[in-house]
Order: sequence, then C-alpha cells, then structure tokens
Amino acid sequence: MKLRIDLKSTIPVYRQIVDGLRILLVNGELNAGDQLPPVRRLALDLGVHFNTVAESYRTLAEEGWLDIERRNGARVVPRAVPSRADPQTEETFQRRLRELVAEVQSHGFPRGRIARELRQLAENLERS
Amino acid sequence: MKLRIDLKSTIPVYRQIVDGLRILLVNGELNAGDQLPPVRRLALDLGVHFNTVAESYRTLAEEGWLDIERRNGARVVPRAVPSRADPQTEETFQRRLRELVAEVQSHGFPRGRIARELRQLAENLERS
Amino acid sequence: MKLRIDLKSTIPVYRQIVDGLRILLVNGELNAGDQLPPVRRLALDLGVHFNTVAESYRTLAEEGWLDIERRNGARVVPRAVPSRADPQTEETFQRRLRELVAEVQSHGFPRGRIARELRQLAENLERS
Amino acid sequence: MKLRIDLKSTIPVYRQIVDGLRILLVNGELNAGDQLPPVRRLALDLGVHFNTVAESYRTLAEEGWLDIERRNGARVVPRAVPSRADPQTEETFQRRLRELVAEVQSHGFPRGRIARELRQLAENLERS
DNA sequence: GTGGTCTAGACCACG
DNA sequence: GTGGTCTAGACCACA
Repeated sequence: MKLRIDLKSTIPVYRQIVDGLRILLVNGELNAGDQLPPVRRLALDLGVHFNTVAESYRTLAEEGWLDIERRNGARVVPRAVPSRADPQTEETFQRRLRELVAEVQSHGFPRGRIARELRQLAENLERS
Repeated sequence: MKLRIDLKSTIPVYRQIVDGLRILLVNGELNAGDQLPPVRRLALDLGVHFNTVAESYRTLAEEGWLDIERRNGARVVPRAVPSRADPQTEETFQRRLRELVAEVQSHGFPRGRIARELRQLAENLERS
Repeated sequence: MKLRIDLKSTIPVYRQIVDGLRILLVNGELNAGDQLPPVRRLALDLGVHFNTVAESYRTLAEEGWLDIERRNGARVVPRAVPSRADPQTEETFQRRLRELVAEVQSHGFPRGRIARELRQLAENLERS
Repeated sequence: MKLRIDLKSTIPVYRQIVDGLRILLVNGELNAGDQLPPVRRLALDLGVHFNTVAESYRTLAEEGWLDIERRNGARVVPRAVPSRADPQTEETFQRRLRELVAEVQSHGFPRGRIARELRQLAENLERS
C-alpha cells in the first residue's frame, strides 16, 4: 500500500488518505476487485486511528470507488464511470490549477520547470 | 478587483483571497507599485470582515508580494523571486498536481480535456 | 420460495430473510402446516451461510410463526395472533411509518404517489 | 426542537436524529432559512455526544436539506427538490412499506387499525 | 475478525 | 463560539 501521510500538514489526515488512494485508483494501481486492507490494519501501518481510515474508505465508497461490506472489508468496485462531469467542474479545475501554479511560482519554483511538469503529466494522461 | 469569494466553500475565506490575488500577481495583472484597495473597501466589496482581508494582505506580505505601511495601505513591491525554490517544493507540487487531477478525473472530467488544460497552461507560462 | 436478498445492503441478511418470510406469512402465501425448506437448502438458494437462515427461522419461531423440530425442519403453525398488541406498538408504528414516508419524499418521490401506495395497501389489508 | 431519541434502540442514534429531523423538514415544521441549534447544544439536550449530532447534520447536508457553514452553524436550505426520484425508489418503498406492515401485524396490531393509519397519513400527504 | 457506533475530550481553524 | 478533526478505546452486530 504505497501511501504516505504527513501528520503535520494542515490538510486533514483522512483527506490525505482519500487523495492518495484516489491517485492509485485513477492510475490503475488499484483495480476492480482488489481488496483493501482492513481499516485497523491500514491505520496501524499509517500510525493513525482506525476511525480516520474508516472515514476515508467511506468517502471513497460514496464517490463510487469502493464497495464496503460489513464483514468483508473494502473492495475496489468495477467503477461505473461517472459518465457526466459536473458542468461546474471544468471552471473549478481551471481555477484550482491556476491557484496551485501561482502558489508554487510564489515559492520560487521557476516557470519553465512548472511548464515541464504540466506537459509531462498531460502526456501521461493521454498515453494511459 | 477581479476576485470572487465563495462563502460556502470549506476553503477558508482568507485563503481564497490570497489565492485569488496571487494569480493576479503572477499574471502581471497587478504590478510593482500598484496600490491595493484598503482592507475595509475590499472587505465591503467581498462581503467579508475586514480582518479577513487584512489577514490575507499580511500573508502576501510575508510571501514578499506586498508592502504594508501603517497609514498608506498595501502596495505591490518589485518582487525578487526567492532565488531558489524550497527543495521540497517540487515534490509537493507534483503530488498536489496529481491529487488535483485524480480528483477531477474522479468527477468524470475526461482525460483528454484535462491534458488540454495542462498543455494550455504550460504554454501560457512559457510565453509570458 | 419467493425471496430476494441484497448482500450489499446495510440491513442484516437475517433480517431481510425474516422480513421477507413474514410478508409471505401475513399474506397467506405460506399457510399453517406448510413445510419450510431446510436451512441448508434455502441458504444455498440465497447464497448465504446456513446459520444465517437458521437464525431467521429461530426469530420467526419466537414470534410464534414457526414450529421448529429437531429433525423435522420448520413448519408454519396455526398462529394465534397475540391477542393484544404491545401498547407501545401503535406509537412506534406511526413513527416508523412517518420516517419511511419522509425518507422517500426526501428522495423525490411525489406525495401523490406515496398517498396512492398507502391507500392501495390499506385496501388490500381490509379485503383479505 | 421536538425530537426524541431512544438510546436503547438498536437503530443508531445518529440515524434517529436524521429520521426525526427529516420528518420536521418534510412537514414544514422546519423551513428554509431556519437556524438549527449548534451541535453541542442539541447534543446536550438529547444527552448524546456532539459528534453524533454533527454526523446527523452532515448526513442531512449531503441530502441537500441543510447548509452547514463552519462558523455559522447549520441552516435549512431552500431545498432544491430532488427533481427526479430514483427509479428504484418506488419498488424499495413498496417493499419496505409491506415489511413494516407485516411486522406490526406480527405483533398483533389489527389490520383495521393499520389500514386506518395508512389512510390517515395518505390524507395528510394530499392536504398539505 | 470485519466494519459500525458512540463517548470523552483535546486541539484546531476560522472570523 | 462555531464546526471539524483526531485519538483512545469500549461495545455491538454480523457471519
């Protein structure tokens, strides 16, 4: 379970877990049918309370990624693609993307490098 | 002052203001020497408390974008970009970028469109 | 055995079985003297563990619907309806009924349709 | 806040709160714009932990009934009617309704009384 | 052994 | 003063 948590971050741990797992999911590193570790197990690995992990699993289940059964743990579901993107999503995405870029620019990260990262990610997206 | 705030968002208002202003700053829509609106004025425009705006200005001042003087309000300074980025910035940027992309993918936003947005932004960065 | 189980539901399987059988019982689709399928048989049909079915039978036996004998399986008994309802039952029924209706209203089910269902069921009850 | 909780019930307290509030909401006893009590306040009134109430509020917010703002508490939202009922809702409703009725019949509640309750509720629905 | 519920209570971010 | 997050840990229901 390739997953890193930063307990010091202001971003809530459960959100970090959700974000991290979602990356594995969209990248196909976690596939339909895969079993996730029991909440108490992953919690132990990450050094957090099991409730925190449980909350994360529940969030992903609501998003349609996981199927949680009381006694059988959480399993990646053959995800029905959300079919239709919220029309608002595009605008939000553009704004958040520009915010993120502005922030790292602000921290002195050079434009060229940022552009390179963006292009590289774009390629990855189209190849897979 | 092209700036929108969403009071319902879970993102703190002061952060939204900082993020919004920073975009204007890196895009050159706010330039060295420009005077920012008085906190009470901007607060009124946005419908928030003036302390919230003041907090935002202070944050940007700490980042080196603004110069705040007792009675003269806030002014954009000719900003020397921090010569070298925090070594941690690159990794963080990559991670946050991938998180953002995973999230919008999760919401059904098609990969091709995401890739296009990324490429377009990369171009803008290199041109300006 | 007209009975459907949803393993994904949060409602316990044994409860689903009890609820389903009880409907057959009050509707007279299962009558006094009828033999129920052996627990292992029904379990196989439903794709659940036989203990789960056994638990269901036991619950219905406690309610006075079934008679379970060591080697003869479960059989519907001529049921003397408990002469008087638990005084608390009426209040509980009203509350649960209203909860159920509020929930489906909440899901966008139109009042008219709900009312129709209620009336139809009321008729069925009085006719039989 | 007309709301009763049964701590002994097997139904989770937070569900009871959700169910209870939803009745007030569909009945118009809580209207758009109304402020709900702070989580800690209601929790104290009900004798439960504030987290339990918070969870309930969050659930109703997800259903679109409430609008929760970090510092301003929870407020009833001018609910956008869910427009389209899940096609599955009708079948589920019928089943659950029949399950409920079968259960109370099982407890000795006479058919005539049940029918009367159903009719009365149907009338209430159509009148309001 | 699995996830769910709930409590008690600390601490945080916000405005 | 508001809701949010997290922990520690008890207890429960289910299969």
